[in-house]
Amino acid sequence: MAFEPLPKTRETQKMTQDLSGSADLHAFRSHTCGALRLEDVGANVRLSGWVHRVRDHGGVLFVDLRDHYGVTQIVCDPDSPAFADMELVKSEWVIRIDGVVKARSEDSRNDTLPTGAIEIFVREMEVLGAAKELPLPIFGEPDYPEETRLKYRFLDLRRETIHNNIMKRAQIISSMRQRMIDAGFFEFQTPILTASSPEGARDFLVPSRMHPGKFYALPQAPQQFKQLIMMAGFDRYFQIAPCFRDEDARADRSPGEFYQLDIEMSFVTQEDVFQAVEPVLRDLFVEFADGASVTESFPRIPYKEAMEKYGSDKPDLRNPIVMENVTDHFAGSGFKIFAGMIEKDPEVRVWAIPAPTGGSRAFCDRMNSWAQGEGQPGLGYIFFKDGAGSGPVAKNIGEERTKAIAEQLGLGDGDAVFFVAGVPKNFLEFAGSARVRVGDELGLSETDGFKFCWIVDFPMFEWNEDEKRVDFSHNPFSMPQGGLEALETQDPLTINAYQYDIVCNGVELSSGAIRNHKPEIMEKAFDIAGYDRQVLEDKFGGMLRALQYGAPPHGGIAPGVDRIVMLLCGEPNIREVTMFPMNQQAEDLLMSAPSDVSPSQLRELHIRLNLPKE
RNA sequence: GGGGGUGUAGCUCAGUUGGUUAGAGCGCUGGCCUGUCACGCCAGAGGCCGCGGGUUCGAGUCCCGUCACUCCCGCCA
Repeated sequence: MAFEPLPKTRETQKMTQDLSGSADLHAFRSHTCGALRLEDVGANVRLSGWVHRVRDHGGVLFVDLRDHYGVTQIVCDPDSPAFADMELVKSEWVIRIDGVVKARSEDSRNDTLPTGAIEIFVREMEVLGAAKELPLPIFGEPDYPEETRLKYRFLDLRRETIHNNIMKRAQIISSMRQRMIDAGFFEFQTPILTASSPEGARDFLVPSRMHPGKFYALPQAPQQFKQLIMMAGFDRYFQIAPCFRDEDARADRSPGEFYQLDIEMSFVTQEDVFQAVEPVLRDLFVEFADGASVTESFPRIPYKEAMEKYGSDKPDLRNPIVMENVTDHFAGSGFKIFAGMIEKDPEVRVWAIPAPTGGSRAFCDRMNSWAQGEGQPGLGYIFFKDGAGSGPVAKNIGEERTKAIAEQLGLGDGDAVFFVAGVPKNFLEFAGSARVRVGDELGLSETDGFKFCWIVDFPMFEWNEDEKRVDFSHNPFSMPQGGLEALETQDPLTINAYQYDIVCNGVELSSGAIRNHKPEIMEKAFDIAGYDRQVLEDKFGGMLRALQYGAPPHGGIAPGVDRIVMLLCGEPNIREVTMFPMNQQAEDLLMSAPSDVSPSQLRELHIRLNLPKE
């Protein structure tokens, strides 16, 4: 096994000194299990580690000894005083061995191991920690049920892939931190016990002993604190910040907690934030992408354009398909379904999803039945062969319009195009998934590399259909474009915010904004979203007060650390890059959290349980 | 809260149209083996077929319910 080699620390260097004569040897090891090479032949060494694998040939016995740094073969035969003891060791026992480094014969070298040119002939062995029969094997790391892996996480973490993932995570975080420091940012801690906030996700609550009936909340993000840090004049803040949200899990979302590279800067425009953050992320990805391509300069795509071209505010740009408006080609055409819709409602649009190389009836039919499976009436299409368009749509709109569509989209023989029609906000999501589907089915997407973009100009407000009112669509502390004047004169639903996301390969990596640092604009914004002054005072009093005593213009962003590590490790599941994750039911199977607490603990907190009936 | 998938040995999985004693590989235990590195060979132990109910002469297999895990929707400013 070869865990990613680490730069030698002072400690490991000391350990790799050749210490001849066992009287001088360190109690546990003179070298790590990844250290010894051909030039060490003849040295008396002491190694400690886990028994990775035993190969017992009766007369000769091999043990692969493993630690964090690597694997070294230990060999033993009846000439060794340790032979009887060595015959008893089992997988995952922790042992210490003393012995001499020997060169392996030419034909018995193992080139797959860095230590493969040598082996240790063991003279003495001590069992430091025996192991019971294993609930999951380390060697070979076969697939195991997640429940078992989480319950025995300490064993699971010995396995090569996840061990390397966790090491990569540590290196990524270290690099991130250094890059931020080098860019002139300062790392500050913010409270873990804070106040519940009415906006956003469900809070984790912590009862207060000293204030019966009152609760702290764990921060969903240090949002208000980082703004207060700016108001306190510290200018440039960052933190690898733990964030807590009591929401249900997904494959890419831990239940409960996750980390953000939280960033905030004073006296900045949106452009300044981009200039500060883009190089950090880009260079971080270049450093850890193992040679895969990384977007050099992140394109900026307005929210509205992203929705129109990709049907998503987190487009995967590895997929080259760009949707286009083809309404004019259908207005008044012979394809009565679409033509009729367009005539009835001026908001109706027809969008084309080009499908280069998809020009066969079989493929188009397959897409059509997929669409029906998604609850759609179907998916209109044209496919092109022999210099003309085929299929029912082409027949109905006629040769001229078919040709115009092909020209607009740059399609020719062997290609196809699909159509969705209706009021865009109703079909956007479906159109976006059809775009992804076409790209996947036709293998059009690049498979490696990291394609970044900024999504900018998010709307400040959105219509809450359930409650029939205007709501914040994103962060309520964002600065509306146009400032107070826009809030006072424009339809709220047309106002954009200085609000932006970074998207990579279809994953929303971070979200940020230029903040609203003017109390009167903030009051107006909350007023539009239906929060009166009193709510603002009650819930954001500290913040509001701070804004009234000289607040600098400021803004920031918060890239998600776990998702960055997932992308760089190529893992589809966040639990593969988290040391001690909870399961989907938000339980920690190793520590047994959440757990019951004693009646006296509850009494102290003035809490009486009122449990749901079975 | 809702939908999909899965559930057979410690693990990965096979198990025909409902039919005798539920199999394989890995792991484990014992034995043999002096150059392996996925060592090899021989033998053995190990099963409430997730759980409960039903249909049937007969259920791992069909039906209903339920539980667990997982993926998705809701949720995630």
